[in-house]
Amino acid sequence: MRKGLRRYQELAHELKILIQQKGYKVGDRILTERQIAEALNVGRSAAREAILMLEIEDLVEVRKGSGIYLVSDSNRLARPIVDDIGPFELLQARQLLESSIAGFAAVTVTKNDIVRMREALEMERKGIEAKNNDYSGDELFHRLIAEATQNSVLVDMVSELWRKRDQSLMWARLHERIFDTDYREQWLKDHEDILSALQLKDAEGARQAMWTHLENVRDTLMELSDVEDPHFDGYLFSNTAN
Amino acid sequence: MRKGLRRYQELAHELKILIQQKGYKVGDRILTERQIAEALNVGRSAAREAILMLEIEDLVEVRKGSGIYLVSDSNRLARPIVDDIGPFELLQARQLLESSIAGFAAVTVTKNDIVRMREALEMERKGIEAKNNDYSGDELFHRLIAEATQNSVLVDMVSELWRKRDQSLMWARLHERIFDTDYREQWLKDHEDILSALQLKDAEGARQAMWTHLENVRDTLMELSDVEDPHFDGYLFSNTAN
DNA sequence: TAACTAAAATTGGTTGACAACTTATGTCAC
DNA sequence: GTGACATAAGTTGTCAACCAATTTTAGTTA
Repeated sequence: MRKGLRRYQELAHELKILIQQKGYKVGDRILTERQIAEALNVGRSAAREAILMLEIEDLVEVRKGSGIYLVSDSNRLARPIVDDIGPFELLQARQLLESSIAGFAAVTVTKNDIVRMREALEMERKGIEAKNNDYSGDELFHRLIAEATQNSVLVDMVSELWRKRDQSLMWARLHERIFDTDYREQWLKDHEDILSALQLKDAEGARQAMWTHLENVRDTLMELSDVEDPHFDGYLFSNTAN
Repeated sequence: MRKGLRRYQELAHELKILIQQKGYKVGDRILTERQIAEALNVGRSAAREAILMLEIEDLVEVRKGSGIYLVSDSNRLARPIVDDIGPFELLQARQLLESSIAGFAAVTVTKNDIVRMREALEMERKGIEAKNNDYSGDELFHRLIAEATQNSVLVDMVSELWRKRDQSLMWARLHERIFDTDYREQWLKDHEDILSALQLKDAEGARQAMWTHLENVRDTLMELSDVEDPHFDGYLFSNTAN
């Protein structure tokens, strides 16, 4: 499943190191496309892809006919490429963000939102009954809550969190152990509680319900986790005040 | 300053539409690199850049020797490319997220964090006195609060919010009107209040202080905003319960 | 000194060729 | 038939050479 890094990612990383070694300042023009290709010992097309990657990350700016310029400060440069995020770290972030979002959404939610959320839960129920590993109903529900805020930034942030989840190595390993549908039944019930609070436009209740839900998810994963695993990050998830 | 879309972005957009027209399902193998190049009437290298873009967005997966496969559902496909985010929408998201983070950080903050935050505020003060448009101290302070949570996901989210801010067209326009250093003095004072609460490990106080701070920023920007501007999104920022 | 022109530098893009890998097809032994 | 293996076909990955488009620099001229 998990394959090696694609070439342009490796090259992009090498390029970051190269830039850092040269000690450029923000705004400086860095090496030319051709020079980069030569320095990395690859062809121009491969170098271009790496540069494109850095441009998308907003590290450099490519100006046609002029050159490539350093945009962002270099402290962002040499971070590891695959900083795999522990599931509990991710859950902690979700708990903080999504409970706030749920509280806010209770104020802004519309009738149409409620209808769509109910459909999402229906989809989730079918997924549980089918006993397959389809979590699209789950994801959709959480996403719809963010959409109910009418704030695209919040929607993006929630989407990004789910994307990080899907990319997480440890999450994948953890998921393999979730055979028991009882857990998913519990989570579905949590979701229904959240929906109820939203329907009542009860901000504090929705916030509380989302918090509790993610607390339950944490507990489940904690049970399933291998504490001996050196990458285990459950300890991070200390019980913070609610 | 703001330049036209780079070619690969336009092509990526065209490609998204093309994929959508073909009506692929998730997991399907889509057109080959060469076919895409032909369909978009460009060379293979240009097509590759567009494909690379979609791959980075996690819309497709490129498997060497096999083909290009649709990964994400197509509802994410045809979103507008440059959805410029209004400053108030952004501020709303920041208020929700960063006040929660501040509350959490009050529990986890260390002495070293406090020291670094104080340095950031010192930097901010110098920036104000110099009357230049350097907001790096401001940004650093907010970032350090996120770092104090020891949660890399939260740090990433805050960084992403500032990146969005820097890219925002409307924010840039708005910023041109901030001549008055009184505003920035006020914000610095807000920051000091936040720092005090963090130092006392007062979670609710820190949350409250951060909320108030971003409320003040909102008020300032509201004053400076042109309500006649068709893109004005201040109305989004209704006074939600604190 | 100023304005215009030409040249050089640089990114943007195309194409053909081949390598590397994956998938499909066919063949042969049993 | 069936499985194992070999072969071929299909596809992405990469390079190199070439030219176009644009910007920057240098030079020249009035």
